[in-house]
Amino acid sequence: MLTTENKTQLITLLQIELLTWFEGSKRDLPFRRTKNPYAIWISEIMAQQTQIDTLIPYYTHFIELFPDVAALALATEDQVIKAWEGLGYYSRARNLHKAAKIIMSDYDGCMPDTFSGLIKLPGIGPYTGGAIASIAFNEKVSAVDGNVLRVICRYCNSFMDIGEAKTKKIVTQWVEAILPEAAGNFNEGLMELGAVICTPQSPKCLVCPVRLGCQSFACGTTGELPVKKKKQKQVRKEMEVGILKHQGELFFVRRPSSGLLAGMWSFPIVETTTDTGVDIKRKLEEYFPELSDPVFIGESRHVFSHIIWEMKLYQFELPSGVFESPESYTFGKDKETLPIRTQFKSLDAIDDLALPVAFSKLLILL
DNA sequence: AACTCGTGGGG
DNA sequence: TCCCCAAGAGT
Repeated sequence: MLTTENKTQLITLLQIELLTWFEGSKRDLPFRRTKNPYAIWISEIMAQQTQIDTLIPYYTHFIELFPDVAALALATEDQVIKAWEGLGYYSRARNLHKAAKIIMSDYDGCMPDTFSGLIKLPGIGPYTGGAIASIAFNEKVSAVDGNVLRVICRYCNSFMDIGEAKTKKIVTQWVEAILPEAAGNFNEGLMELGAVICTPQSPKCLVCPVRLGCQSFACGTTGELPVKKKKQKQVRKEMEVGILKHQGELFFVRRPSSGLLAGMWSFPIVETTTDTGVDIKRKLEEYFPELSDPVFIGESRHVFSHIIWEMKLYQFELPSGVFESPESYTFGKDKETLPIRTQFKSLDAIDDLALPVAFSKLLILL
């Protein structure tokens, strides 16, 4: 059992060594070269469930396209989603756009500068609110992400399940209680340590700046931590994709405004119930009665966070003549409110369509 | 509390 | 090939 005095020493060691290490060893990242709250905001939204190396090119491009809140608010949702194309979790982009418009209309164009103000905006939760408030506005609040949960549980040799809300609450309070004045650097330091040293697998304890205070290092339990129950496997779904060609153009449809890949562009796609392209042909015939028979042209698998699509592609041709692109298109038992648009586009003109990777990677098969 | 919501990298 | 998982939020 640790004495109170020892606990105090471990906390002081963590504060001092972490801040020192972070100042001297932090990676040179584009969003660390600014204190602009807007830029910090964008980077923190992109960082949600996304590794830093992945987001950097998106961040740079996004800031060029939309350099401030006003520019973002003035953009169309399609433009914002397009800038997010390939990054995933697209509701982040829609919420970002919504929030920018709210800031213009309700906050006189000025971002809230407190944690409590920030988390009222769509897309900004406890972590992101804490990160922006502490990094951009120097507020003494914690920012507990997966890195911080792992680092703190290891440092304290805690076997609490980091997937449980209770654990996050306790860790948040613990960090909150030991936050130094440089709260932003401390929060960022904890995350940097988790990303670079205290990694989930093969942590580099021998070069860790806080190993002398780390209780799991002392107990030899670092490899067992953090405790986290494994998530269940993705559901496999057999899908049929319809590639409808007409005079050199392909038929694209916009996905519903909620759910998977919401608002993104797509090929017609249905879940298989029989075989050999029957389902997708039936679907397309709702809009194009005169349709050729399906020709199988390949297959592809796409893994989402919770679903796996096993896709079979079938190509169709329309008879010559003029076809109006249908005004609406439904994805099945949908109650989506907004009208779904459709479009015929040639492959060299789809640059303005936000196409998720699940579909863009099919293009090489065509 | 349990689900939904993408994608890419690494072991 | 399969598993894990990543600077989470919304419902």
